[in-house]
Amino acid sequence: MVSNAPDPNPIPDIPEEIAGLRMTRQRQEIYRILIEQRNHPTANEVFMRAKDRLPNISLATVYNCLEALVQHGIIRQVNFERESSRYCPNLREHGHFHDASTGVIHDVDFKPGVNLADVLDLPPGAVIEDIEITLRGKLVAP
Amino acid sequence: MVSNAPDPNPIPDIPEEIAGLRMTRQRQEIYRILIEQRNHPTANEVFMRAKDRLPNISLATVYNCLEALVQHGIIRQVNFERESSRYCPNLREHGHFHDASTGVIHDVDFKPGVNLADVLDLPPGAVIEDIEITLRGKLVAP
DNA sequence: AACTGTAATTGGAATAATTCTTGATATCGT
DNA sequence: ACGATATCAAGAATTATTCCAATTACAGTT
Ligand SMILES: [Mn+2]
Ligand SMILES: [Mn+2]
Ligand SMILES: [Zn+2]
Ligand SMILES: [Zn+2]
Repeated sequence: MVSNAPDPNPIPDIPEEIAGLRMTRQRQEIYRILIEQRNHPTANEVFMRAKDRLPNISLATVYNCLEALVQHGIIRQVNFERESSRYCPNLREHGHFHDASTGVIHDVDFKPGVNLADVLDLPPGAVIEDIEITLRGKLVAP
Repeated sequence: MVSNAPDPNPIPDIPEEIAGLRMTRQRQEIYRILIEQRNHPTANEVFMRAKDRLPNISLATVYNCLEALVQHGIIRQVNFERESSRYCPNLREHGHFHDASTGVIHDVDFKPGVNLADVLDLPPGAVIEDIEITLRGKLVAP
């Protein structure tokens, strides 16, 4: 039986071009993988999934495409410690909570109206261009 | 002429043992380098400075010592994007502001009384064990 | 002080993620 | 269709870090 409830997280059509970047078959496929399964995969995980539809794609191309998408602000690159980079299509300003017991990575939004400068003792004259907030811990029964 | 003002950032004597870790000559020297020049050096930068006093030290030993110090909570390891790890003797809970024009890394304290859960929309039941806050930007004339 | 078991250090090899290089393909504008 | 340009693929190169095996240092103990 197939649910007929509206998809709460619909996948948008992928246009020919995003933010001035030509959306080739490979870039489309990689972007689609990221928005279909938002679990912050590594380049190698994306590579394995991409081969289902593009059997000849190379890992170098996956890296090239991910980098192009990151450079054009279409996806974000996320780093945890020294592990492989992971990739995230959520363009809202957000951080990440890494559940150490399950390995699952959760997106963490800022509460509305918070300003980092209210919370952090920034050096005078600091103009922030990029924020990276990473939390590690576990989820306990609520 | 030598100032006789009290050193605002005195270097403590390094004991034989810290937090259960035997402080060997190499570990002492590496720890001393970190507290003497708090500019978040990489392992290789620590290596180069350590050779002044320990000409036979190896890079593997620098990595070993840094890891031992990190594991025992004596220093912290700091990562920026995919760059080499850097090391920090500041044990206060703090983040980092990376000035992209100069490359200088500034420690950033939390303002007093701030609770991350007030600012972030954490998943229910999240217990935070570690926080990493990294900001990139530039310093403008104030 | 010599002895012994354990931990630490060293130098070099190995690893792994990522980047680079180069030649083949695909796409775009004319 | 043609030439210019962008992208892709395969494999080599790079680089930070870790691993390994052999030596050395250390902390007790005799
Ligand atoms: Mn994954
Ligand atoms: Mn430095
Ligand atoms: Zn995310
Ligand atoms: Zn620091």
